[in-house]
Amino acid sequence: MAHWLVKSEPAKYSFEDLQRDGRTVWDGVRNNAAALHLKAMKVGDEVLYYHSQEGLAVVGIAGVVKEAFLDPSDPAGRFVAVELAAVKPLPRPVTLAEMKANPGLASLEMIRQGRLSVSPVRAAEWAAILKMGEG
DNA sequence: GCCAACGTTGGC
DNA sequence: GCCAACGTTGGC
Repeated sequence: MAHWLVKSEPAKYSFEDLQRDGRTVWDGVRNNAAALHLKAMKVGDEVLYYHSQEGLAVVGIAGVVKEAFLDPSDPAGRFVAVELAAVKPLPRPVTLAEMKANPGLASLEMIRQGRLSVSPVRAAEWAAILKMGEG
């Protein structure tokens, strides 16, 4: 099972919104690198949910419930979407500053390439972030 | 609000 | 096919 991180501006769609909705279509990705990661997602993969612009922290865990399909919001039919479901909030948000300060996360893809909206997370990185998010 | 990073577009 | 110009994202 693979692990991922997705970014969302909470003003547009927050983790609380995902919890309320239960699941959602993760569409609107218009970046080839991010789209490749979407295509690689499998049902059951787990996803860190990061709030960009406001919050700047990983706030919860989501799960992949539907694998890549053509993004209905892309008229050109070039990009794909998946469906994500809320799993649980982290007991404590893990901020970007904390992640940057952790040497074990130096190679985290979302730190190395800040603009990437969907990125892979290695098993050790996943474990480290969850540990930081314990109460 | 500014700026860095990076992807995309378009002229040649 | 190269590369400058431009647009977007996202942290600060």
